[in-house]
Amino acid sequence: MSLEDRTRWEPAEAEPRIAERWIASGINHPDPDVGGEPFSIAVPPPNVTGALHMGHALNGSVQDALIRFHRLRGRPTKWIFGTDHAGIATQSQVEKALAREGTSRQEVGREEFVRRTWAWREEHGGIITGQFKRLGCSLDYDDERFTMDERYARAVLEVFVALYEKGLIHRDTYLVNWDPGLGSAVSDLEVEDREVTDTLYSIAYPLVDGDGEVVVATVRPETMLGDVAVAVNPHDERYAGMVGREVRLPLTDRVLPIIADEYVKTDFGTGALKITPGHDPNDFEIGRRHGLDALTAIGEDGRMTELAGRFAGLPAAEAQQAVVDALREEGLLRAEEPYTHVVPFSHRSGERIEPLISLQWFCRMEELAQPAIDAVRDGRVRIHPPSQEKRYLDWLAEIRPWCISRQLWWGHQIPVWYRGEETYCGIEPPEGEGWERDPDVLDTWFSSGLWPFATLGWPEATPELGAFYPTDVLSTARDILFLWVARMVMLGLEFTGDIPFRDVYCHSVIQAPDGRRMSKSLGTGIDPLELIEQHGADATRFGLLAMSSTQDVRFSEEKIAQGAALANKLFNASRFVLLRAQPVEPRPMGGQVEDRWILSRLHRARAAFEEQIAAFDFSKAAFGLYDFVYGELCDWYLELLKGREFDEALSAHLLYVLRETLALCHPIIPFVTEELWQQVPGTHGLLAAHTMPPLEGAVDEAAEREVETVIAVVQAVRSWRDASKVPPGERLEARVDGLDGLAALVSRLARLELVGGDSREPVATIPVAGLQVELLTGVDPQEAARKAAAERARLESEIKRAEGKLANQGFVAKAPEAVVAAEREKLERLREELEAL
RNA sequence: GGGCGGUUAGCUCAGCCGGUCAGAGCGCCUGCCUUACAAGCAGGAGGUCCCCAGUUCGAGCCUGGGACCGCCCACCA
Repeated sequence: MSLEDRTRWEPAEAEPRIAERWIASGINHPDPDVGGEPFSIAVPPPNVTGALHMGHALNGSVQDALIRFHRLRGRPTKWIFGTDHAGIATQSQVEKALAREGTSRQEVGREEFVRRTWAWREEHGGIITGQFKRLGCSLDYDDERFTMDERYARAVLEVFVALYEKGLIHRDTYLVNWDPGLGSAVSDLEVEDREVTDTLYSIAYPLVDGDGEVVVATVRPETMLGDVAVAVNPHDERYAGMVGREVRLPLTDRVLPIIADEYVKTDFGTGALKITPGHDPNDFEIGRRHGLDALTAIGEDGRMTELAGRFAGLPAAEAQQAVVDALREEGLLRAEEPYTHVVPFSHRSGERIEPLISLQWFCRMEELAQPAIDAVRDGRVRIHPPSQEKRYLDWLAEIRPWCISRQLWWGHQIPVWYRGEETYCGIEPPEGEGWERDPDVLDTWFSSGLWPFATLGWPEATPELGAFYPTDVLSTARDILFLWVARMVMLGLEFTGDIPFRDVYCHSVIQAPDGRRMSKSLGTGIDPLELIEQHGADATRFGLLAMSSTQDVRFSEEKIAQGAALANKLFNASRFVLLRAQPVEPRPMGGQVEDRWILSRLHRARAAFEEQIAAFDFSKAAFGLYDFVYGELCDWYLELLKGREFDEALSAHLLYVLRETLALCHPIIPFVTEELWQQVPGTHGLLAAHTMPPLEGAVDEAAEREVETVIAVVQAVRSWRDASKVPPGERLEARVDGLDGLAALVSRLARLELVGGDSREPVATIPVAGLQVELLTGVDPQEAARKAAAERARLESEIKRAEGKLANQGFVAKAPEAVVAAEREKLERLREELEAL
């Protein structure tokens, strides 16, 4: 497998082999006592039974770039690894499996169901671990956490108990978002609005005392059985005098008061609103304001309750039809019209949310939110990009109670027991007989809110916690900024007294190439593993980072291909160097101008890369590497030095530049750089474990100017040849004054035979970079004349523009002097060039 | 209903404080197997910077208005 025989970088063969070496080497598992300035990241824990999707792949690329970047700079790095039990998602997977077996969770019972879920996790968990390894992620696989592990679970209960004892957690009946598909309450954040077209029914409620009626409108007529009042706006003249009177609730023998509330809009519908606190969030609020009961007409099972009288037991949808029919029969149905509006759907099950009154656990958030607001306001936690910071602050400023109980079986069961009127909250079960534990479990985000510190052993003061907390960066898609990030900040501050991370980086969401969301159900998903398979992990990482931005981006496979091209380019450039250089210790000792130039450019590339990583600008960082490797190292430096003897000085210099280039690129394309690193004489061990010393030498502006001149001249001659139909290979005699030491380089790359002291008239002149390239032979005079005429026209028009600008008194008077001077110089130069023609 | 962002080459995107800012990659055209790479090299063509006003000596860049496209928050029956 010598380098001679491999003209292409084959990631499929090399990458898995390299990944294994990294893992075996132990670099991913740092010693907390090693000292130094640790750098840590807690990975957003994927669902334990999940698989790598595009978001994971991008986020993994981001975090791994950061981890490797800082490890290369000598910091002990820990990338905390683990998975989330993902209550709802996992439970529904197992429920589906049970359904396939023809059974159900209710049938097997809770204990067996939980056992089955653990077994499911054994069987299907860990897939994503292997996928992260394949992507090259330097996660601490030896120290894997799971949110349901015994230690972690204990931390969760400890937090619950502490918040309970502090009075922040309480139990209350409340109107919650009931997900009928799940049979559980879900939080506001797990609900999405969808537009649907319903029928809006107008129903007459007859007045009790005499003639007349009040007409109300609703899309949910069946909920009228839970009505407790009719509300009108106090300023609505149509209903003046109505307030305080009563109506009869049709289909029942109940009587409802007419109340006044500012909430009711006078310009919408009939201006009268039926109040159903048990099934509508606004009505719930109004009901509380007026001291009205919240009646439940629809139960958690989706069927009508006893309150519904003759409709009791009917599923809500059927009841709706029955109620409408009954109303029509009684002549109380005043109108039916189609009505399009947005209604909440469960993000989880996709079913329409049924607002229901139920007994749930809530966490009061204001006291937790304030410190989390302060932490961002005063810059202890920085959110990138800043637009997300605004979202975060706005959300926290208007935070509402968090419903933390879920009617699931898979999760952390709430540590509260009841016995008659008694309630006990504690980590350990209460003493004595007859206690019954609350059946609900905690919202998954409650446990993942502890992720950055519970993973490190909190509440125990472990060495890991001391060394790696607070973590440095939290990288995530912005869709879980509230769901997860804000809660980590709140809980971190509350329980550790410190922020959980210093920087929050919100990466792009990658959309399908057509701009739609990437999703399995839409069929728009792209499997990152297929990309890795096809182009390599390096290419995939590069491409994803190159695509990323501060906003959503469309997926483009070209960027992945560009990454593959870069890996291949680096591989071949390295072959070129390694197959020619003498095996000497790499060090900068090249004496030619191009040697100083490339080292200078490397300095700049490295400085720019460091700035871009610090600014979380991964796209620029990736393209910066590409431009350096392609545009400078390969296109020019390696070409400029061809023809030179690979003596010790050049060998050492080349190897130095190569070695440092590999180290520079490693955070983004770790595999190919690791593989090549092994071939560079004088390197020891893994590049992944290497500490980069400061770069030797310095920016050399003189060398940069000289090589810029060479490049400009060569490009001008090539371009001229192309336009003049002079074959690129044909050697032309030419005269260029002022090239001095650069003559040899220009001569070779531009294929010119440079002659001095020759007084022949040039057949063509190419002005470039303040020099004149005068061609003496090989030119068709007519072509040359045409070319010159075109060039003259171009120069004349530019001169005209510059003259016009300078003739403008306003410009000369008001523009900064430097700008005016630059314009004058430019004009001068253009005139000279024209003169030379 | 509120908030945020976007609109630049055929495609995907860069363009900091207004003055070399009209760019990159891919695609396309032309020519090259130049002793690392044809998944390569060299050269080139392509744009009314969404529209309309305005500020300015000067506007993709700033201001106002408009159009279109996203996203987030908000539960008017």
